[in-house]
Amino acid sequence: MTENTGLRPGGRSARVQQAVHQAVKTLEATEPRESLSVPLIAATAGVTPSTIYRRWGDLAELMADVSLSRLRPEGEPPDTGTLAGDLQAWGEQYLDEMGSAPGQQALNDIMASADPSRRACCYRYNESIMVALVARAHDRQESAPEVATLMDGIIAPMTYRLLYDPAGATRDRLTIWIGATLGAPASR
Amino acid sequence: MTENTGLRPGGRSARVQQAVHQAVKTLEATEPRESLSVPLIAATAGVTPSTIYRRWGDLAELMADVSLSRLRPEGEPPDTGTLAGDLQAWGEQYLDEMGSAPGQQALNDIMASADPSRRACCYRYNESIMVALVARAHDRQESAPEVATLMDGIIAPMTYRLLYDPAGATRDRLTIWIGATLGAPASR
DNA sequence: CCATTAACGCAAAATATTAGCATTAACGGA
DNA sequence: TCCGTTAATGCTAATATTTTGCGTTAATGG
Repeated sequence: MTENTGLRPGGRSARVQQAVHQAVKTLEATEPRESLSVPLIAATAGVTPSTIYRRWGDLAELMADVSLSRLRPEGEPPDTGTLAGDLQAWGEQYLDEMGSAPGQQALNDIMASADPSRRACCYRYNESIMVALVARAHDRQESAPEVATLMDGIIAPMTYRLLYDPAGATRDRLTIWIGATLGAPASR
Repeated sequence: MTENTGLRPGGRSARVQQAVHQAVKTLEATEPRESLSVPLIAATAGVTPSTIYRRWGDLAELMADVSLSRLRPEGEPPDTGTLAGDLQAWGEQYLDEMGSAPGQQALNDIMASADPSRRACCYRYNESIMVALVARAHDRQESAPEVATLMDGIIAPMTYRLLYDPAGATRDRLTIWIGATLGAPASR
């Protein structure tokens, strides 16, 4: 499901959406990125360009939509027995994914969207993970900081490094961020 | 100075650059943003569109270049006598600037650039401020964390909120970030 | 002052985008 | 199931944009 919430969920719209997303993924794998264009994607998907323009607006929005759908968290993050461990395990996998070339490209596409709500969506994906991990910690009777504290102390520097200074987005730093955030959970 | 480093610094190039930047600023103030186009900017600046395409590539890159030039730090941040005070004072002004409509637009433009080096440039602007504030603290014999710690503990959540959750980019939170970062400066 | 060449202007060609109107098919109720 | 309504698409023509080739200008370095 994309962010396009006001459309008919029925057969045809869904098929077009699926075909267009698939076309983008196929072309990304076979063509140099700068050669991707709306008319080319439309031809590959078997739809007319005007359909894409009407539904997505322009190429940047379409690319952001596709990238966001790839970013969406799939399953539950692994349970390691402690909050610190869960954060480290999930974070390492996230760093790997987003530090890779396709991951960086996806981040790029999402940030290039003119629509701030798409970035907010990205925020909420990460937030929902933190909510899940905190709930798990509470189930174990483990004390845990507020979700906002985790966002500022861990998600923020991680994302910031990935976007602005990818070389600085390392596992060692992740460990430091987790330690500092869980060690001083007194923020309010 | 733009990121275009390989060009002749002499009269004509500089004049074109100045005229184009000025045209963008003028149009931003008078026209709805979605009506800005390369041909329009070119006409306003009195140059041909191909000149803009050749020098900047496309509209997104041009806008990012103009926005980045506005973001560049101008003077020294105010000296309040303590590192915490300096961080708070500078941060509040930064939050005001980037939280405003033009500031959000500028951030948007910079992030929309396909060129990661422009984002890295944005990173270095903030870093240079932190370097200056830490040096000042040392001059006062005040202890201060590493610059990287300030980047992760203060700049990162501030920027993250501004980009993903502007409503959460508040002065109160800034105070919390500064307290947590200076209170536990033990990260390495 | 001259030679070299980066940057620009101009105009034609190629592409991409928008807009109007006809058609299809999803949805909801009888 | 069938029918009316309307969102979504297809098609085509009209616009707008971006690219390209080539001649010209002017900055740079002797």
